[in-house]
Amino acid sequence: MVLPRAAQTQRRTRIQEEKEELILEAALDVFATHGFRGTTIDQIAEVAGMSKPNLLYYFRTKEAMHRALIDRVLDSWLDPLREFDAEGSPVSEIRSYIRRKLEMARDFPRESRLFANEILQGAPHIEDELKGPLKSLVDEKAEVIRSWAKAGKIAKCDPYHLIFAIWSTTQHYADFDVQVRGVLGEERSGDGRFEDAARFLEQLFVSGLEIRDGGA
Amino acid sequence: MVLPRAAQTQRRTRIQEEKEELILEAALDVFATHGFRGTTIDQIAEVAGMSKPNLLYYFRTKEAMHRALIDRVLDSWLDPLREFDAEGSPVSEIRSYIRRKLEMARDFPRESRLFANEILQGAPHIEDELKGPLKSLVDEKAEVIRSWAKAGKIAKCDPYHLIFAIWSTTQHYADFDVQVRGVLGEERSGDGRFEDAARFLEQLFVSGLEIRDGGA
DNA sequence: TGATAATTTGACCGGTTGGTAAAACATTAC
DNA sequence: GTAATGTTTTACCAACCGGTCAAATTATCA
Repeated sequence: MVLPRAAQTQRRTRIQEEKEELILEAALDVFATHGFRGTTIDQIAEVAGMSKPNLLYYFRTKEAMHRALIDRVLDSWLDPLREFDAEGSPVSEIRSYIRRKLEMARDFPRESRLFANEILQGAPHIEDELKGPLKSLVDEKAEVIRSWAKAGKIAKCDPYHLIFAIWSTTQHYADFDVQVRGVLGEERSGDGRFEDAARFLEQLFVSGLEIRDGGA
Repeated sequence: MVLPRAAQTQRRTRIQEEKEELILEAALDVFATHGFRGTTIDQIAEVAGMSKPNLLYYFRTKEAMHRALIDRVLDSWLDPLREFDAEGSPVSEIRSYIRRKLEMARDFPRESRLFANEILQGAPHIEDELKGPLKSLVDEKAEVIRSWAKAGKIAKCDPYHLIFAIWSTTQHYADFDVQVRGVLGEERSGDGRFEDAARFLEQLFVSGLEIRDGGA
């Protein structure tokens, strides 16, 4: 892994800090909507308002930009799941997990789409992360959910598929935004749709996991 | 819109039928995993086992192949929703809708990913379809769901977000397949995961929509 | 201020891309 | 069989792609 020239300077400068930030911001824009292969360096350069060789002075390759983004985003993307607390009450934990994930879909849709693109295209750059850190975290939280079910606090259910369901329903509002807005129509496409979604999903998951008489 | 040379022949031949099918099959493969811009004609040609100019004899441009695929798939993709029957019992209608959507995710994952890619990238080729036919169909079915709620057959809920939830949870198993398998691990990544998902989702939606005493 | 280090640019390169033209080849109808 | 029709290939093109290089420019600091 050869370093870009900017990283070979004697000290890290203010300009490096700023430009790298600027580039990653632009790259996020483009990668999120076109995927890795559909993105060109020229496009990123244009969005960032700088020339291509200048961009390559800070990141040696397109891969390097993509990796920097993935690394930065992957971590923060899993934060809501990490906060999932075994000691809390199941209903409020699940409720606030949904809420946090929905907030991320609303506030960081590009980050969500960056991942969605990557996964859709077979996760060629993050397979290890999926099978390593991500799997471990999910395994851990699945165990928490299972213990809740065993203790009779929520209905018995497959904890993995519960997590998948929360992921997919919430991220849907970032990844499939165009479709959601198209179907809801102009009038209902304001920010209110996130409130409506939150209300619906909380109802669905909370009462969907409640224990009932005939409950299997 | 200029026609490809194959369409300019006097009659439609057997070879045309076969080759166009072959090409669309290959194109589905590639578009589904790389998106429109990430796909090259050469790639499609290689998968189809024919030369690029030969391919362009049947479809004049990359756009033409993509559009042919979208048109073909969009229709069949909405079939499960069309079958949604106002006269049926809500629980069994929702249950079988989930089941059908999951079967499609299992049996036609490429078709699902083709759409996912398209939507993710801003639906540049199907915006009209989203706001037209798709919206109309959803509006119609949302009205059905609303009437069920009004009649006290299911809990009150936002019918649009209910439909989004069913879409996202089921399509997740096609679109995010790599992630699902990564998280579940080798052992649990057999076809059984679709059975598990079906069981979980039916439980979630059915009891999530049941009317209860404290019901909202 | 001037020297040094850091940044930016323009010109360029080999490979790939979407697509074309025309000739060679295969199939079909008579 | 042969002529017309339909199909495939070879050779090609201009634009674009990821990336390099060296020179020009700008910022930093003694």
